[in-house]
Amino acid sequence: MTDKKRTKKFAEVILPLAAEGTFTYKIPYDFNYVGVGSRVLVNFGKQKMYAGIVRALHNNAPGYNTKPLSDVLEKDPVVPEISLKFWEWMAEYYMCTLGEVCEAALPAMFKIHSETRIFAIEKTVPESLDQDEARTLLQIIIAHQEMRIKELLTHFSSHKLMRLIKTLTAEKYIGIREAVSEQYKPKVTRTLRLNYNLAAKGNVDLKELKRAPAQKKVLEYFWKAQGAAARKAVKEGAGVSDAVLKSLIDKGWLIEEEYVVDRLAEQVADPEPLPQLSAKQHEVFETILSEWEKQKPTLLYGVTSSGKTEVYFHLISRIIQEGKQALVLLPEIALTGQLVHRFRKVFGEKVAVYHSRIHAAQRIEMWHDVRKGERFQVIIGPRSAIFLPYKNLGCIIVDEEHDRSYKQQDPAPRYNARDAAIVLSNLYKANVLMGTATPSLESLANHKAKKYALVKLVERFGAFTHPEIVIVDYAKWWRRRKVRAHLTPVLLNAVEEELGAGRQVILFQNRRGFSPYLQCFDCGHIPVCPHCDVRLTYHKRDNRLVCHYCGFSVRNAGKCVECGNVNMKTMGFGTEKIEEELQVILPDARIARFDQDATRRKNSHERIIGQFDQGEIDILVGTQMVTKGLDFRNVNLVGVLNADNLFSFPDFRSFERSMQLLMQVAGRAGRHADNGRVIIQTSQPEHSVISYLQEGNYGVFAEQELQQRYQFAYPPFTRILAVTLKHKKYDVCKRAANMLAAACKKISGLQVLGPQAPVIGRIQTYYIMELTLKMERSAQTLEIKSAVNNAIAKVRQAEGLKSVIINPDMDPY
DNA sequence: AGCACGCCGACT
DNA sequence: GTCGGCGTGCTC
Repeated sequence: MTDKKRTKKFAEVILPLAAEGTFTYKIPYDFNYVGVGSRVLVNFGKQKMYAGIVRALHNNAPGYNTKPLSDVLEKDPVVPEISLKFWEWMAEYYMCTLGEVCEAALPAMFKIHSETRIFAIEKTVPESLDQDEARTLLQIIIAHQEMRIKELLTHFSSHKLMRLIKTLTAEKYIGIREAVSEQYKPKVTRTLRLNYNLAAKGNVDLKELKRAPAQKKVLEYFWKAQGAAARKAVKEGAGVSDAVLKSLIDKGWLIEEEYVVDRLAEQVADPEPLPQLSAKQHEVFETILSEWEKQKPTLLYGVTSSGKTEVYFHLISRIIQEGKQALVLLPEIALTGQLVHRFRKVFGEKVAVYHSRIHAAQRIEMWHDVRKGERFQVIIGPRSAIFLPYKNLGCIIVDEEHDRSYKQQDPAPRYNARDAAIVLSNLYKANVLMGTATPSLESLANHKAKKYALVKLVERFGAFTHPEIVIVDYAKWWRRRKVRAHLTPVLLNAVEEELGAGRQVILFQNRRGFSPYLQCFDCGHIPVCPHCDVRLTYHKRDNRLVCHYCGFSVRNAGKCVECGNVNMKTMGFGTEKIEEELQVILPDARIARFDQDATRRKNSHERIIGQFDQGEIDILVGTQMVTKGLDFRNVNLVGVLNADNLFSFPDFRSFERSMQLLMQVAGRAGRHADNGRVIIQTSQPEHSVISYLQEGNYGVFAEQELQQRYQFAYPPFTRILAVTLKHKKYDVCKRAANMLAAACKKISGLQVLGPQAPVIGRIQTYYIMELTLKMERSAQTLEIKSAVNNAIAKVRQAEGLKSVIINPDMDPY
């Protein structure tokens, strides 16, 4: 379709913007390679250039003038038609624009857009120019030759700048051009080799080189070691400068060649053979295959350490033997972990890891490689890996299917990669396996509805047994004043016991609501963010108060801004404080922190894990991060400092989440021994989540929880569409929310809850209101959604409400 | 998204 | 008066 002469006159182009719909461009007569999925350069608006994706070609002239496509950026389409269908589904289901999906799907380097650049026409400032500011501006532009508007904004306000630029262009002192920002360049290496016709050892008259000792050195370098060498190596090896090489190249004695370097080539050790499956694993493997035969998405319910990974390996191996690709979705944090290494070991160079830390240019190379389907057959990535242009996808494995990080919160598309995987698999006729030790209630319900098959892998692999779970009544010890550094004597004794036995300990503290803040001891004032309705978090290390919602930060002056007294006290406890206090009680222990602050720097994540693994750390104090994909042999004890704030969160999913989280935490204990222990401190020891946890029976918990959800008409028995409204003025926000609520109440099959302000009512100077819309599972969701869209459009058109930001979020998580 | 245009309050 | 902020509409 793309290789023949132009047969269609118009192209529908998707631009990576929030703008609704596609834009029609005419195809110039001499463009040969435009196809559906081609990346094209177009002029958009007055002068901007954008790269967009062709969604369709046709001959129907629209009723307005069309601009021509400016360029086709690759000979082959970069987005396969299946992906375009997938984008369309996503835009419709998650109620966003195709442009927003495009923005999320394409790697950054594909999304070029032009920048306005200003250049000087004359080399000097003419005398006739009498306006001071205009002279200054022209001076600056002349000094830099060419500048971006952005760079000039440091000297002038935008309004003034625009005016000055207008004057200077009118007088023809400066010119304006649109420069397309730098495109993807393949990495090249330059090599040199000797031209043997001119410079072979016997051919060269050494007398000629008397006055060129450096050139002689280069020749000797090549005479000694035959063949071609990297330019850099020659320079260093012969100890000469670029000038010397250049003169040899100019003379023709050396030949320079450029090679495109493969950025993705990685040194991979010889693949290890597939691990043997146990009898139980093999049985599970066979069952999954037979479910896959029937095209059924399959839920693999396997407790921690039951050996799900080995089953994945065998399934993937089967898929790639058929010449197909396998996609493995992992929660964000697990991607830095040990699991990826295991895949690399087994599948070697067939593995591609689509990680957020890989270089932008590497992403482009990976994109093209996956599209051609030649090299990579096992693609491992976070939720965004779902957008790669698979050539022939055979299966999708969603590990830790219940994990929240599969759902994108902001910006649109607010998609759930686990659910989208099912749709994607249908488009490719591929199979899906979702693995977890703590299935989401959604997936369990889908199994009950016979949409998913369920396969259980229950016995722990090898010698593992379930850890002992000890519940400690935190409040009781608190009343007796026996709590030290947030550790009850029970936990403290256990920690000391473990350390005495030469073992390591993990302590878990949920972050939410427990970050440290300051409070004035005299007047009770608490410093809050000027832009958000939250307390500022106190970072002791750099003595600053930081807002975790908008990034605002101030130095801690140590003085109360209300009463002026110097009596600020630290309240709440974050991991930093725990680490500090623990150090006082256990002065000899080597304690480290594992949370977002401690691992923000590149590689510090791996470094801390490495140190812990090597036994250089005794106690690891961490947040959620310690629960994911870590496997340490020397840990028998895991302590949960405060489980209360997990399940007392106001959200219908909070029990499910706490249960999943606590089970994950428990899974870290005694993975390599039979005496693992989990100590959970809580002020509500009789809480239902705690008792289910103690029984260690997730299935019974899930059953109970499902009944609750049914009774109160929550997902998975209904679908939720959450709508967030934001505005800088509270009443405007409120008015828009009320209007939308009223409009939604008229839609049949829709139950409206709210509007209400969320727990944090203002973020980044925007007031927030939320509407929760519930639909029956059986309802005509497409019709309802389009009715909601109409209602939203009406609010957006209403006088005074046009600047309200309205974001629908389907299936919020 | 980015940008131009136009309205409106607030100051040299 | 006009500067600069903000709301609004439009882009093929």
